[in-house]
Amino acid sequence: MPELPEVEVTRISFADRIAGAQILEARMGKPLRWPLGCGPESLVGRHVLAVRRRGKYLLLDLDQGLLLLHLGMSGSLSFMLNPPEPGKHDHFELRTSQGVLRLNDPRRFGAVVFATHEADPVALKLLGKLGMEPLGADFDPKLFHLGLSKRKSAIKQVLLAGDVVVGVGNIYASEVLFLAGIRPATPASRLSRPRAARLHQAIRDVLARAVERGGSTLRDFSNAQGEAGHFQLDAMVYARDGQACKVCATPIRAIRQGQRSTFFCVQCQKP
DNA sequence: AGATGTCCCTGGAAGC
DNA sequence: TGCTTCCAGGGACATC
Repeated sequence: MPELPEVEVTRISFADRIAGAQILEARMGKPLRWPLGCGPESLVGRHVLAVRRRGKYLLLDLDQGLLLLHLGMSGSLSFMLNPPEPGKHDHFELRTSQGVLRLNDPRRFGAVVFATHEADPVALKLLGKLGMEPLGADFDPKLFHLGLSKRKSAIKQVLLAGDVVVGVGNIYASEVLFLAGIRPATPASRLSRPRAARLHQAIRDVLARAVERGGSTLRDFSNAQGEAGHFQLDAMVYARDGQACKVCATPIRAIRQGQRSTFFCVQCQKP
């Protein structure tokens, strides 16, 4: 579910409401991807200062340490005053003085990890190799092109890897490459400066617009207040294999790249 | 070091 | 209806 826009929309939907809250109780359900790294009870009494985002991670700054939170493939957060009883897929919960933060994650690819500070080895392992923030000031076309020039693998896989630019997931990768007119299998290093600049712009435009509209990709998504997004990405290519391209009517093609599906138009996208 | 394949887990849809 | 198979928005890790 969550690519960068959904994570950012989730952050915005509860950051102000949880800021300043004191943790009254912490509980875990089934194990998530990684262990929390501390006893849940040791979180009790601490205050949540702020909620930031890095790539697809949410960072809950505490007055002592921080929590790294990842939604994986199927995770979603809710922050409610009076939540219902925890369900079978609610695997992490913080009861605070200002509401209950709860992670629901059926597939349990998500994670909540405690780190003493951002330079903690635990945090560095997860955040250390992340690429540029696509909506940040450091994401500039020249640096982007430089990053791509060093990579021989397919541009789609370089986007997904997240070490050049973060936040572009499997759906947006196909969409963004369509908008930029670039075939997904093109080696990243073969992209000219102008084509890299086009891709840079497509990434910015699509992600920024999705955040503005409150997220929502192709399936269910709701923010921490339970509100659906209004972006309703009208996919040009994703999951449209066999259907006519909305621009040129050529049938959209599907391929597998690194065990993930990719969709593109042979006519509109050039190698 | 970079590229590639494997695996973690549950559930829904499609096929038989 | 019920069983099996495949697929899903992520990413760390092992291997070459």
